[in-house]
Amino acid sequence: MTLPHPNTDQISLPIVLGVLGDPTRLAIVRYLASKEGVPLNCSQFLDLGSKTNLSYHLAKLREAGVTRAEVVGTSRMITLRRADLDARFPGLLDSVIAAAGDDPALPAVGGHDIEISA
Amino acid sequence: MTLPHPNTDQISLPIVLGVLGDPTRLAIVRYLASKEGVPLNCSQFLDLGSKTNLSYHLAKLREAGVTRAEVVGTSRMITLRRADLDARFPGLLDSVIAAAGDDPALPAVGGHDIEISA
DNA sequence: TCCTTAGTTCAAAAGTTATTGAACAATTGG
DNA sequence: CCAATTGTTCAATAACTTTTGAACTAAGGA
Repeated sequence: MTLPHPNTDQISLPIVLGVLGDPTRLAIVRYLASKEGVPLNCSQFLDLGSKTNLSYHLAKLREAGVTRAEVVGTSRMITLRRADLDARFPGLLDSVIAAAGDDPALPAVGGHDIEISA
Repeated sequence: MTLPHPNTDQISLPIVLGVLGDPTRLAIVRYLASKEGVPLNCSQFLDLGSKTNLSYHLAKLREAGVTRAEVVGTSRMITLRRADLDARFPGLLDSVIAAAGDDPALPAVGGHDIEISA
């Protein structure tokens, strides 16, 4: 089962901006950017809200084309659609992430580093 | 009489993104950017909505710190706060304007060039 | 002074978005 | 199979945003 995502050319500027204009979602994007390459599932973000509420915000990000969610077993692996966003809106994601990077007003995702037992 | 504007350091990233996540306001910003240096009053934007509705959207842009409105007689001269936005969120405004620049889905401000009678 | 122009304010209505809990589905491990 | 884990969906509610028209203010010109 795969989840619906817009194609790159269907990504809309006002929708992306609107979706990013929410502190919870901006915090999610900032955290995803800080962990690029690392596969993250939804429960990494539970600091930011309830399970139900995160499902809602993550769906918004996915439907806007900001993130991609891959179903892996019972988890969804979430990644930033950096290449697609860079292609569609050059420089936008970088400037948003840079601006969000040092914003103390945004909620933070606490360190939920998974211990890989040796 | 002067209208309230946030200081540069009071401009908030999520608020700016949220405010720009509206097609009417994005169209206003795009038009302001295309006419930088030219003083524009509210009635330049009447293509985008009613007088009352524009008053609302322009107030949102001003309160977010995206635009500046100067009272000149019975008009308000509206400008983009480009330097302030660039200082606070480097590259953000440029990438938004570039992305909006060729977006046919955004409403357009028709040519309301004022005839300067000779 | 009176009229016009430019824009704001207010209150109501309509629409949208965010948040919640309970119930549900799908996968995995015992 | 049973239970736990992961996340979704649904319906309700709360909270906010957008849009509208009518009434208003303030400045400028005749």
